[in-house]
Amino acid sequence: MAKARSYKLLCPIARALDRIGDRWTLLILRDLHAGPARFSDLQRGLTGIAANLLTERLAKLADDGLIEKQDAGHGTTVYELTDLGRQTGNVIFELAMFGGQFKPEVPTVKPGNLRTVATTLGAAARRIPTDDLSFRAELRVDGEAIDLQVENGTINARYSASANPDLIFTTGYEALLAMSEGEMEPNVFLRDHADLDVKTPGKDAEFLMLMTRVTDLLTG
Amino acid sequence: MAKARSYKLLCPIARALDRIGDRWTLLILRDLHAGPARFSDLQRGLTGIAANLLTERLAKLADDGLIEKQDAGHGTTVYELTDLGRQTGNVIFELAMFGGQFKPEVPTVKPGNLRTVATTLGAAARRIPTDDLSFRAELRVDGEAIDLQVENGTINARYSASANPDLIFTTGYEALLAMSEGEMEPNVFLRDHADLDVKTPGKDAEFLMLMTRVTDLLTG
DNA sequence: CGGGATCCGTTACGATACTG
DNA sequence: CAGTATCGTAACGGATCCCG
Repeated sequence: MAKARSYKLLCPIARALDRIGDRWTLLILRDLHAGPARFSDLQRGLTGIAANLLTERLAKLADDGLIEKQDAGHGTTVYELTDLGRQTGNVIFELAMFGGQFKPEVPTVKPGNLRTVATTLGAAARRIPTDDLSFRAELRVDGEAIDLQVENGTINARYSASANPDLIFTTGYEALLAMSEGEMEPNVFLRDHADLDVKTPGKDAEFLMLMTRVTDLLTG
Repeated sequence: MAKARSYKLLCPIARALDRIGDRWTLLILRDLHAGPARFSDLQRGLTGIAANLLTERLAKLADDGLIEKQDAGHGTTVYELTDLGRQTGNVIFELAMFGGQFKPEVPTVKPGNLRTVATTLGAAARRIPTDDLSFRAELRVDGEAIDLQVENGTINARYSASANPDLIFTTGYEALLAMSEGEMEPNVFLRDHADLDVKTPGKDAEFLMLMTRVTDLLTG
C-alpha cells in the first residue's frame, strides 16, 4: 500500500476526504451501492478508468475497510461494500442532488452500465417514508435490469433482475434522467417514454406513488 | 481557464464531482460556508495549500458559479458563496458525518483557523427543528469567535464575533471535537472543558438544548 | 476472458521564490 | 496582501503484457 496523499487535518471533513476524496473513488462506491460487482463490471461502469488506478483504489478502499473482496465461486471475485462503506450512501445521494441541477456538457458519454440508476434511486427512496408501500419491481432501463424491493419501510435497489416482480417498468436512461432532473414532465415521461407491465394488480399504484415522491424529492 | 479534467459521464454524481470533486475544492467550500473570506484566510485554514492551487481552484469555482469575488473595500477582496455554492452544504455535512467516526491519524495538524467549526455546527443545526429556539450566541473556541444565531427555525453560523450575544460559550477545539465525535461525554465536556457566560437569563437553556440535539445528531 | 501488473508519456500537485 | 512564476515530484491515463 503506497502511502496515500492525505490532508492530515484535524477536521472530520478532511478525514472523510482522505478516504473517499480521491479521483474515481466516489464513483466506484456509487457503483458498489448497486450491489457486488466484479473488477470488469466496475471498469465498464466507469468508462475509461485505467486498470491500474482501479486496482489501486480498490486496494485503498479495502485497506480502509469500506469494501471487501469476496470469492463468488467459479474462479471469480466480487467487491462489495462493508457496513462502513454503506455509510457513504448519504454523501453520494447529496452529490446526486447537487449534480442533478446542471445540464450535461457537450461531449458526454453514457456510463458503461446503469448501476448509477440503482444507487440514486435507492438512496432517494430511503429518504422517503414508505411504510405504506410494499412491492417488488423490475426496472428495465435501456435493457439493463434493476431490482427494487420496498417493504416495511426499507428499500433495496440492486443492479440485477428481479425474482417474481409485481411489475416490470421499462424505460430509457436519457428520458429517466431528464425527468428526474426536472427537464421533462412526469406525465410526458410516463406516456411517451415508459411502459408498465403489471403482474400483481394494484401494485402499479404503489409503484407510481413511490416514483412520484422520488421525483418530487429529486426535483426539489 | 485551463480545460479541467472531467469525467464527462452522463450521471448527476459525476457532474457534481466535476465541479466540487477536485482536491482541496470541498475544503475551500467548507471554509466559505462560515462566511466570506480573503485569499489569505483560506490559505491559512487549509494549512499548506500552494498559492497557485488556491488561485486555480477559486477561478474554477467562480467560473462554475459557486463563488463570487467581492470587493470588501479598503483594497481587499473577499470570496463568498453564491446561492448555488450554498447548496453544497448538505454534501459537506454528510462528509462531516462520515468522517467524524474515524480516529485522527498520528501526525495531524489543527487547521489554521476554525471556520470548519462554524460550517459543521451550522449544517448540523439546520437538520434539527429549532422553531422553539431563539438566541444569539458567541462561541469562543481556542480564542476564535463563531457567531451563532437561531431564530424562527433558521440558523446562521459565521466565523466572526457576535454583536450583543445572549451568551458567550468558551471552549477548546480538541475537546469540542472529541465530544462531537462521541469520544467524550457531554457532561464531562461541559464540566471540565467549557465555560458559559450568560448575558440574557434563560437563553442558556435554549443554547444547551440545541447543543444537545446537535451532539445527538453527530454521534448518531 | 477476468483480474490484474508493468511501463511510459502527460498532467496535476506542492514547495519555494518572486512580484505588484 | 494577493496572487504569479518556476520547477521537481507524484499522480493520472493509455497501452501492453501476463497469468489463471
